[in-house]
Amino acid sequence: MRKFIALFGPTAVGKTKLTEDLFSDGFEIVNADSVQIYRYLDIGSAKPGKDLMEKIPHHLVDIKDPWEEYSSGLFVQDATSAIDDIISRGKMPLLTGGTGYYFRQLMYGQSEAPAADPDVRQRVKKEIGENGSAWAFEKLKEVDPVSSKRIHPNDKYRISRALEVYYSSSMPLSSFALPDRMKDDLDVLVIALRRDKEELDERIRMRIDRMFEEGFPDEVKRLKEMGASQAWPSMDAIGYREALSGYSAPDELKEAIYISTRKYAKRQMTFFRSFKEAHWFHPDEKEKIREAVFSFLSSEEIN
RNA sequence: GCCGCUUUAGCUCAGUUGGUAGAGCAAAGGACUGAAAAUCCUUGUGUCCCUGGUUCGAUUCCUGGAGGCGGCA
Repeated sequence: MRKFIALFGPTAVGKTKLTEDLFSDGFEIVNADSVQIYRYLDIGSAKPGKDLMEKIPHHLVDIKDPWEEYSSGLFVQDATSAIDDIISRGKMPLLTGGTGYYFRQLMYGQSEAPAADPDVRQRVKKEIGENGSAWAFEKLKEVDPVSSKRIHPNDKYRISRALEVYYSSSMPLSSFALPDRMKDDLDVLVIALRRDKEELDERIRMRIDRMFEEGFPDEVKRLKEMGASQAWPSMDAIGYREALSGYSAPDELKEAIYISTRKYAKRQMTFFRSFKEAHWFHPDEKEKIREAVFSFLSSEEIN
Protein backbone atom coordinates (compact mmCIF):
# COMPACT_ATOMS: atom_id res chain seq x y z
CA MET A 1 0.00 0.00 0.00
CA ARG A 2 1.39 3.37 -1.05
CA LYS A 3 0.17 6.27 1.02
CA PHE A 4 0.79 9.85 -0.04
CA ILE A 5 -0.71 13.28 -0.54
CA ALA A 6 -1.38 14.80 -3.95
CA LEU A 7 -1.58 18.57 -4.30
CA PHE A 8 -2.90 19.87 -7.59
CA GLY A 9 -3.54 23.44 -8.72
CA PRO A 10 -3.50 25.51 -11.90
CA THR A 11 -0.49 27.73 -12.63
CA ALA A 12 -0.01 30.62 -10.24
CA VAL A 13 -2.66 29.43 -7.81
CA GLY A 14 -0.12 29.35 -4.97
CA LYS A 15 1.04 25.74 -4.67
CA THR A 16 4.60 26.58 -3.76
CA LYS A 17 3.65 28.93 -0.97
CA LEU A 18 1.21 26.44 0.50
CA THR A 19 3.80 23.69 0.27
CA GLU A 20 6.23 25.79 2.20
CA ASP A 21 3.67 26.62 4.87
CA LEU A 22 2.18 23.18 5.43
CA PHE A 23 4.59 20.55 4.20
CA SER A 24 8.03 21.69 5.25
CA ASP A 25 8.44 19.00 7.86
CA GLY A 26 8.42 15.27 7.22
CA PHE A 27 7.49 15.55 3.56
CA GLU A 28 9.40 15.11 0.33
CA ILE A 29 8.12 16.47 -2.94
CA VAL A 30 7.53 14.49 -6.09
CA ASN A 31 7.21 16.97 -8.93
CA ALA A 32 4.26 16.45 -11.28
CA ASP A 33 4.98 19.29 -13.65
CA SER A 34 5.92 18.36 -17.19
CA VAL A 35 8.18 21.38 -17.69
CA GLN A 36 9.99 21.53 -14.37
CA ILE A 37 11.53 18.14 -15.11
CA TYR A 38 13.80 19.97 -17.56
CA ARG A 39 17.12 21.44 -16.61
CA TYR A 40 17.79 25.10 -17.53
CA LEU A 41 14.09 25.95 -17.76
CA ASP A 42 13.99 27.64 -14.38
CA ILE A 43 12.42 31.06 -14.48
CA GLY A 44 9.93 30.38 -17.24
CA SER A 45 8.68 27.22 -15.57
CA ALA A 46 8.39 28.92 -12.17
CA LYS A 47 10.60 26.24 -10.68
CA PRO A 48 10.87 26.37 -6.88
CA GLY A 49 13.83 28.41 -5.66
CA LYS A 50 17.04 26.98 -4.20
CA ASP A 51 16.02 27.84 -0.65
CA LEU A 52 12.85 25.79 -0.85
CA MET A 53 14.63 22.93 -2.62
CA GLU A 54 17.10 22.84 0.25
CA LYS A 55 14.39 22.98 2.87
CA ILE A 56 12.26 20.22 1.35
CA PRO A 57 13.82 17.45 -0.76
CA HIS A 58 12.49 17.50 -4.34
CA HIS A 59 12.29 14.59 -6.76
CA LEU A 60 11.80 14.68 -10.53
CA VAL A 61 13.03 18.24 -10.93
CA ASP A 62 15.91 18.77 -13.38
CA ILE A 63 16.01 15.17 -14.51
CA LYS A 64 16.10 15.74 -18.27
CA ASP A 65 17.95 17.95 -20.71
CA PRO A 66 15.68 20.25 -22.70
CA TRP A 67 16.27 18.43 -25.96
CA GLU A 68 15.21 15.08 -24.52
CA GLU A 69 11.78 13.46 -24.83
CA TYR A 70 9.78 12.66 -21.77
CA SER A 71 6.34 11.15 -21.34
CA SER A 72 3.61 10.40 -18.88
CA GLY A 73 4.70 6.77 -18.97
CA LEU A 74 8.20 7.59 -17.84
CA PHE A 75 6.74 9.90 -15.25
CA VAL A 76 4.67 7.08 -13.76
CA GLN A 77 7.78 4.90 -13.49
CA ASP A 78 9.94 7.66 -12.05
CA ALA A 79 7.29 8.92 -9.65
CA THR A 80 6.47 5.45 -8.42
CA SER A 81 10.06 4.66 -7.55
CA ALA A 82 10.50 8.08 -5.92
CA ILE A 83 7.40 7.48 -3.80
CA ASP A 84 8.63 4.06 -2.73
CA ASP A 85 12.01 5.49 -1.89
CA ILE A 86 10.52 8.26 0.24
CA ILE A 87 8.21 5.90 2.10
CA SER A 88 11.05 3.47 2.75
CA ARG A 89 12.89 6.27 4.53
CA GLY A 90 9.90 6.98 6.73
CA LYS A 91 8.89 10.22 5.04
CA MET A 92 5.59 11.19 3.45
CA PRO A 93 5.54 11.86 -0.30
CA LEU A 94 3.78 14.99 -1.56
CA LEU A 95 2.95 14.77 -5.25
CA THR A 96 2.57 18.30 -6.52
CA GLY A 97 2.38 20.10 -9.82
CA GLY A 98 0.02 21.26 -12.51
CA THR A 99 0.09 18.47 -15.05
CA GLY A 100 -3.28 16.90 -14.41
CA TYR A 101 -2.63 14.11 -16.87
CA TYR A 102 0.38 12.95 -14.86
CA PHE A 103 -1.74 12.80 -11.72
CA ARG A 104 -4.33 10.70 -13.43
CA GLN A 105 -1.90 8.34 -15.11
CA LEU A 106 -0.15 7.76 -11.81
CA MET A 107 -3.23 7.34 -9.66
CA TYR A 108 -5.56 5.52 -12.06
CA GLY A 109 -2.88 3.60 -13.88
CA GLN A 110 -2.07 3.60 -17.57
CA SER A 111 -3.46 1.48 -20.35
CA GLU A 112 -1.40 -1.50 -21.47
CA ALA A 113 -0.81 0.06 -24.88
CA PRO A 114 2.82 0.02 -25.99
CA ALA A 115 5.06 2.96 -25.10
CA ALA A 116 5.92 5.59 -27.63
CA ASP A 117 8.59 4.39 -30.03
CA PRO A 118 10.57 7.19 -31.69
CA ASP A 119 11.10 5.20 -34.90
CA VAL A 120 7.45 4.33 -35.29
CA ARG A 121 6.39 7.85 -34.42
CA GLN A 122 8.76 9.17 -37.06
CA ARG A 123 7.34 6.79 -39.62
CA VAL A 124 3.75 7.81 -38.82
CA LYS A 125 4.70 11.45 -39.04
CA LYS A 126 6.30 10.91 -42.42
CA GLU A 127 3.28 9.00 -43.74
CA ILE A 128 0.89 11.69 -42.62
CA GLY A 129 3.14 14.32 -44.14
CA GLU A 130 3.04 12.53 -47.47
CA ASN A 131 -0.61 11.50 -47.57
CA GLY A 132 -2.34 14.21 -45.57
CA SER A 133 -4.42 14.21 -42.43
CA ALA A 134 -7.62 13.13 -44.19
CA TRP A 135 -5.80 9.98 -45.24
CA ALA A 136 -4.60 9.46 -41.67
CA PHE A 137 -8.13 9.56 -40.36
CA GLU A 138 -9.32 7.09 -43.03
CA LYS A 139 -6.49 4.81 -42.05
CA LEU A 140 -7.53 5.05 -38.43
CA LYS A 141 -11.13 4.19 -39.31
CA GLU A 142 -9.93 1.09 -41.08
CA VAL A 143 -7.49 -0.02 -38.41
CA ASP A 144 -9.29 1.10 -35.25
CA PRO A 145 -12.94 2.01 -35.90
CA VAL A 146 -13.66 2.38 -32.19
CA SER A 147 -10.98 5.03 -31.67
CA SER A 148 -11.98 6.79 -34.89
CA LYS A 149 -15.36 7.52 -33.30
CA ARG A 150 -13.75 8.99 -30.23
CA ILE A 151 -10.97 10.96 -31.88
CA HIS A 152 -11.87 14.03 -33.90
CA PRO A 153 -10.68 14.02 -37.57
CA ASN A 154 -8.72 17.22 -36.90
CA ASP A 155 -6.91 15.88 -33.87
CA LYS A 156 -3.69 14.90 -35.67
CA TYR A 157 -1.92 14.40 -32.41
CA ARG A 158 -4.23 11.63 -31.20
CA ILE A 159 -4.70 10.09 -34.64
CA SER A 160 -0.97 9.80 -34.90
CA ARG A 161 -0.62 8.10 -31.52
CA ALA A 162 -3.43 5.65 -32.31
CA LEU A 163 -1.73 4.69 -35.58
CA GLU A 164 1.56 4.39 -33.77
CA VAL A 165 0.03 1.92 -31.32
CA TYR A 166 -1.37 -0.13 -34.17
CA TYR A 167 1.92 -0.19 -36.04
CA SER A 168 3.92 -1.28 -33.04
CA SER A 169 1.51 -3.87 -31.64
CA SER A 170 -0.87 -4.77 -34.51
CA MET A 171 -3.61 -4.10 -31.97
CA PRO A 172 -5.98 -1.14 -32.01
CA LEU A 173 -5.49 1.39 -29.25
CA SER A 174 -9.11 0.91 -28.22
CA SER A 175 -8.43 -2.73 -27.33
CA PHE A 176 -6.35 -1.62 -24.36
CA ALA A 177 -8.56 -0.87 -21.37
CA LEU A 178 -8.41 2.49 -19.68
CA PRO A 179 -8.77 2.46 -15.88
CA ASP A 180 -11.31 4.95 -14.57
CA ARG A 181 -10.73 5.00 -10.84
CA MET A 182 -7.98 5.04 -8.26
CA LYS A 183 -5.69 2.02 -8.18
CA ASP A 184 -6.29 -0.38 -5.30
CA ASP A 185 -2.77 -0.25 -3.97
CA LEU A 186 -2.88 3.51 -3.40
CA ASP A 187 -4.10 5.49 -0.42
CA VAL A 188 -4.09 9.11 -1.51
CA LEU A 189 -5.49 12.36 -0.21
CA VAL A 190 -6.10 14.52 -3.27
CA ILE A 191 -6.08 18.23 -2.50
CA ALA A 192 -6.99 20.55 -5.36
CA LEU A 193 -6.56 24.31 -5.22
CA ARG A 194 -8.72 26.87 -6.94
CA ARG A 195 -9.25 30.61 -7.02
CA ASP A 196 -11.75 32.89 -8.74
CA LYS A 197 -10.89 33.77 -12.30
CA GLU A 198 -10.17 37.43 -11.61
CA GLU A 199 -7.94 36.50 -8.71
CA LEU A 200 -6.00 33.96 -10.74
CA ASP A 201 -5.63 36.30 -13.73
CA GLU A 202 -4.18 38.96 -11.47
CA ARG A 203 -1.65 36.48 -10.08
CA ILE A 204 -0.70 35.25 -13.55
CA ARG A 205 -0.03 38.83 -14.60
CA MET A 206 2.13 39.42 -11.54
CA ARG A 207 4.01 36.20 -12.06
CA ILE A 208 4.90 37.12 -15.64
CA ASP A 209 6.12 40.54 -14.56
CA ARG A 210 8.28 38.87 -11.94
CA MET A 211 9.63 36.37 -14.46
CA PHE A 212 10.86 39.24 -16.58
CA GLU A 213 12.37 41.01 -13.59
CA GLU A 214 14.19 37.81 -12.68
CA GLY A 215 15.71 37.60 -16.15
CA PHE A 216 13.51 35.38 -18.26
CA PRO A 217 14.83 36.92 -21.51
CA ASP A 218 18.38 36.05 -20.47
CA GLU A 219 17.35 32.52 -19.69
CA VAL A 220 15.92 32.22 -23.20
CA LYS A 221 19.09 33.71 -24.62
CA ARG A 222 21.21 31.12 -22.84
CA LEU A 223 18.99 28.34 -24.15
CA LYS A 224 19.33 29.70 -27.67
CA GLU A 225 23.09 29.69 -27.27
CA MET A 226 22.79 26.03 -26.32
CA GLY A 227 21.00 25.46 -29.62
CA ALA A 228 17.39 25.63 -28.50
CA SER A 229 14.81 25.59 -31.27
CA GLN A 230 11.24 24.56 -31.72
CA ALA A 231 12.53 21.05 -32.36
CA TRP A 232 13.34 20.64 -28.68
CA PRO A 233 10.42 19.03 -26.84
CA SER A 234 10.74 21.43 -23.93
CA MET A 235 10.38 24.44 -26.18
CA ASP A 236 6.67 23.75 -26.56
CA ALA A 237 6.27 25.15 -23.08
CA ILE A 238 4.48 28.45 -22.62
CA GLY A 239 6.84 31.41 -22.58
CA TYR A 240 9.67 29.65 -24.36
CA ARG A 241 7.46 28.95 -27.35
CA GLU A 242 6.42 32.59 -27.58
CA ALA A 243 9.97 33.81 -27.02
CA LEU A 244 11.28 31.63 -29.85
CA SER A 245 8.60 32.71 -32.28
CA GLY A 246 10.04 36.18 -32.37
CA TYR A 247 8.13 38.87 -30.55
CA SER A 248 10.29 41.96 -30.74
CA ALA A 249 8.69 44.16 -28.09
CA PRO A 250 8.83 42.86 -24.50
CA ASP A 251 5.29 44.05 -23.86
CA GLU A 252 3.97 42.07 -26.79
CA LEU A 253 5.82 39.00 -25.61
CA LYS A 254 4.46 39.43 -22.10
CA GLU A 255 0.93 39.82 -23.40
CA ALA A 256 1.25 36.69 -25.55
CA ILE A 257 2.55 34.71 -22.58
CA TYR A 258 -0.23 36.05 -20.40
CA ILE A 259 -2.91 34.92 -22.83
CA SER A 260 -1.38 31.46 -23.29
CA THR A 261 -1.03 31.06 -19.56
CA ARG A 262 -4.60 31.88 -18.71
CA LYS A 263 -5.86 29.55 -21.44
CA TYR A 264 -3.65 26.87 -19.95
CA ALA A 265 -4.99 27.49 -16.45
CA LYS A 266 -8.47 27.08 -17.83
CA ARG A 267 -7.60 23.74 -19.44
CA GLN A 268 -6.00 22.57 -16.23
CA MET A 269 -9.19 23.32 -14.33
CA THR A 270 -11.36 21.60 -16.92
CA PHE A 271 -9.19 18.52 -16.71
CA PHE A 272 -9.04 18.32 -12.97
CA ARG A 273 -12.73 19.01 -12.36
CA SER A 274 -13.45 15.49 -13.57
CA PHE A 275 -11.24 14.09 -10.82
CA LYS A 276 -13.81 12.64 -8.44
CA GLU A 277 -11.37 12.06 -5.57
CA ALA A 278 -10.33 15.71 -5.37
CA HIS A 279 -11.06 17.81 -2.31
CA TRP A 280 -11.22 21.43 -3.39
CA PHE A 281 -9.89 24.33 -1.32
CA HIS A 282 -8.94 27.96 -1.70
CA PRO A 283 -5.21 28.27 -0.93
CA ASP A 284 -6.00 30.63 1.95
CA GLU A 285 -8.04 27.96 3.73
CA LYS A 286 -4.92 26.71 5.44
CA GLU A 287 -6.57 25.48 8.60
CA LYS A 288 -9.10 23.42 6.71
CA ILE A 289 -6.34 21.92 4.60
CA ARG A 290 -4.24 21.24 7.67
CA GLU A 291 -7.18 19.43 9.25
CA ALA A 292 -7.76 17.31 6.17
CA VAL A 293 -4.08 16.38 6.08
CA PHE A 294 -4.02 15.59 9.77
CA SER A 295 -7.01 13.31 9.67
CA PHE A 296 -5.69 11.57 6.57
CA LEU A 297 -2.30 10.97 8.14
CA SER A 298 -3.75 9.64 11.37
CA SER A 299 -6.24 7.33 9.67
CA GLU A 300 -5.36 3.67 9.70
CA GLU A 301 -5.53 1.53 6.65
CA ILE A 302 -8.60 -0.67 6.69
CA ASN A 303 -6.83 -3.76 5.49
C1' G B 1 -7.70 75.17 -45.32
C1' C B 2 -8.03 71.82 -49.71
C1' C B 3 -7.79 66.73 -51.82
C1' G B 4 -7.87 61.45 -51.21
C1' C B 5 -8.69 57.10 -48.26
C1' U B 6 -11.13 55.32 -43.92
C1' U B 7 -15.03 54.38 -39.64
C1' U B 8 -18.73 47.06 -39.29
C1' A B 9 -17.89 42.02 -32.90
C1' G B 10 -13.29 43.23 -27.18
C1' C B 11 -9.04 43.56 -31.42
C1' U B 12 -7.57 43.15 -36.88
C1' C B 13 -10.50 43.26 -40.91
C1' A B 14 -14.12 40.81 -44.90
C1' G B 15 -18.98 41.69 -46.88
C1' U B 16 -23.96 42.99 -48.39
C1' U B 17 -25.20 44.44 -57.38
C1' G B 18 -30.31 47.94 -51.27
C1' G B 19 -33.93 42.75 -47.81
C1' U B 20 -30.38 44.63 -40.32
C1' A B 21 -24.07 40.78 -41.41
C1' G B 22 -18.99 37.08 -41.11
C1' A B 23 -13.64 35.32 -40.65
C1' G B 24 -9.19 35.12 -37.69
C1' C B 25 -7.66 36.31 -32.84
C1' A B 26 -9.55 37.12 -27.86
C1' A B 27 -13.65 35.36 -24.51
C1' A B 28 -16.95 31.43 -22.43
C1' G B 29 -17.79 26.10 -22.06
C1' G B 30 -15.95 21.08 -23.08
C1' A B 31 -12.74 16.69 -24.42
C1' C B 32 -8.25 14.12 -23.10
C1' U B 33 -5.79 5.68 -23.71
C1' G B 34 2.84 6.64 -22.68
C1' A B 35 3.96 14.05 -26.85
C1' A B 36 -0.43 16.91 -22.04
C1' A B 37 2.55 24.15 -20.56
C1' A B 38 0.70 19.45 -25.91
C1' U B 39 -3.55 18.44 -29.18
C1' C B 40 -8.54 19.16 -30.34
C1' C B 41 -14.16 20.33 -30.20
C1' U B 42 -18.53 23.70 -29.36
C1' U B 43 -20.72 28.65 -28.70
C1' G B 44 -22.13 33.82 -28.66
C1' U B 45 -20.62 38.39 -29.05
C1' G B 46 -23.10 44.01 -33.17
C1' U B 47 -27.47 51.31 -32.48
C1' C B 48 -22.65 48.11 -39.37
C1' C B 49 -19.79 56.57 -36.49
C1' C B 50 -23.96 60.42 -36.36
C1' U B 51 -27.64 63.18 -39.25
C1' G B 52 -31.11 64.05 -42.93
C1' G B 53 -32.68 62.35 -48.05
C1' U B 54 -34.13 58.69 -52.01
C1' U B 55 -36.76 53.95 -51.32
C1' C B 56 -41.94 49.46 -49.54
C1' G B 57 -37.12 48.82 -47.13
C1' A B 58 -30.50 51.87 -46.11
C1' U B 59 -25.14 49.16 -42.71
C1' U B 60 -24.98 49.36 -48.29
C1' C B 61 -26.79 54.88 -52.70
C1' C B 62 -26.87 60.54 -52.03
C1' U B 63 -26.34 65.30 -48.69
C1' G B 64 -24.28 67.34 -44.36
C1' G B 65 -21.41 66.51 -39.89
C1' A B 66 -17.73 64.04 -36.50
C1' G B 67 -13.27 60.88 -35.60
C1' G B 68 -8.75 58.50 -37.79
C1' C B 69 -4.80 58.07 -41.61
C1' G B 70 -2.07 60.10 -45.76
C1' G B 71 -0.87 64.04 -49.39
C1' C B 72 -0.79 69.25 -50.72
C1' A B 73 -0.66 73.86 -48.50
